[in-house]
Amino acid sequence: MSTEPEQPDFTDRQRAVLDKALELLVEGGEKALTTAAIARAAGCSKESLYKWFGDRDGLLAAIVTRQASKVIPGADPAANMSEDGLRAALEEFARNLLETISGDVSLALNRLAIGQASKSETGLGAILEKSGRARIGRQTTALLEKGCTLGYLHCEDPQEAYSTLYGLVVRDQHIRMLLGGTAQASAKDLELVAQTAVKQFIQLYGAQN
Amino acid sequence: MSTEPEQPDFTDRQRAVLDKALELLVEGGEKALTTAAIARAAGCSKESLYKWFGDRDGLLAAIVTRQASKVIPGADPAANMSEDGLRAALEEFARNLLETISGDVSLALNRLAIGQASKSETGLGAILEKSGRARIGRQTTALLEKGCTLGYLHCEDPQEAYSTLYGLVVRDQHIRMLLGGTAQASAKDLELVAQTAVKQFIQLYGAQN
DNA sequence: GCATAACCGAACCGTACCGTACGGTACATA
DNA sequence: TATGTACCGTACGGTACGGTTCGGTTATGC
Repeated sequence: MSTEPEQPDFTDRQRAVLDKALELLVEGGEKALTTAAIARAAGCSKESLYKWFGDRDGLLAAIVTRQASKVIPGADPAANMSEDGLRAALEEFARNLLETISGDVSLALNRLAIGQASKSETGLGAILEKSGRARIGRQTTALLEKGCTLGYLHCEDPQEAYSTLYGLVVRDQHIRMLLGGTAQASAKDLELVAQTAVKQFIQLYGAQN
Repeated sequence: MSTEPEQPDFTDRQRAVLDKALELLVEGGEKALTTAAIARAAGCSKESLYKWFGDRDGLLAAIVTRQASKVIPGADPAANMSEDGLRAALEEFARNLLETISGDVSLALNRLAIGQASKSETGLGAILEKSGRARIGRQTTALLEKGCTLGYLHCEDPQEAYSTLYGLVVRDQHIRMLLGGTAQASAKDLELVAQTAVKQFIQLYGAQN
């Protein structure tokens, strides 16, 4: 990715159309995402859809890409940070992660990508995963690395540590929500889950070990 | 569900058809699972399909249910078991879990259920989750409880502990495979991942804490 | 031998959807 | 005013699929 080769760089109108399409997807699933329905909901013609996005698959990819482009960089970890600061940052990561994956938009996009993933069309899945990692993975990995150099954490492979943290936070909630099961309990529970996960993570990777 | 109301209890012929349909699903995704294709592949008529399963949705449900009925109870945890025996049992659980969720059949069924989960049609997802829990969850939870009473583990809520163990084992591998990403590395890595996860789990819930 | 049932193969119907084409409109530019 | 551009709304072709119907075939039981 020398120069981020193609920033699709849609027009305002096109972005509005994509947002409307995403709305349809969230509330009705992929089955509701027909070109006619999008055109009707967005107040544009099917001809324009095909001119802009080429194809239905191109349209789906554009929806996912657009959402992926909405990730906010977030603040860098403070250069000097206390041990409690690290814990707080990790807990915030956990809360963000849980909120994100349990959101309607995330669930709808993941379902869409998973549905398309059958026949080696890795396209959507790759975009989603890349953006997901970009949003949370890379930054949190950097945070963990920082924690290591500051002596608060003890881990040889930050990637590995991040992966463990992810597992402690998410457990089997994601797949259960994707399958349509329980809709992730209240915000209070979310806070509790985040705290527990971080406590366990520190127990595993804390410096006192 | 007072008396497990309806054991669909298919005929041999019907089971063979369902297996053939599952084969189609695994290799082509839901899109390839048309009634005509199933009839052709299984050497039966569409009329019979509709007579037996009523509906395409009924057919899908039958496929999932049939697979769910294949779960093997597995052995109960030994009444008296050493600490190393517990560790070995947990590692076997971890290996089984990783093998299962990374299998073609599991991935195809999960993709199917997730694709149908958009519009509150929890049907398939519920069946899958129930069978999944039946296969591994309940039994392993019992194992953890046993570990507690024997004094090897220290946990107040076995469900919670099981959930943690699941997270440590699976991490983000499941969602990544569902999205079509990397195909879970070699069996050697699998073994290593299982061992690491169990080591971490014991570190969290071991009796010495 | 004959009736009944189960099933196969194929044709068929209605519908939904993708992709395209066409007429009409608003607007900008020469 | 004429011309080009971008767009909307609608309608159409082609296709694929779910579900039904029907004739023909095997097999079982009386």
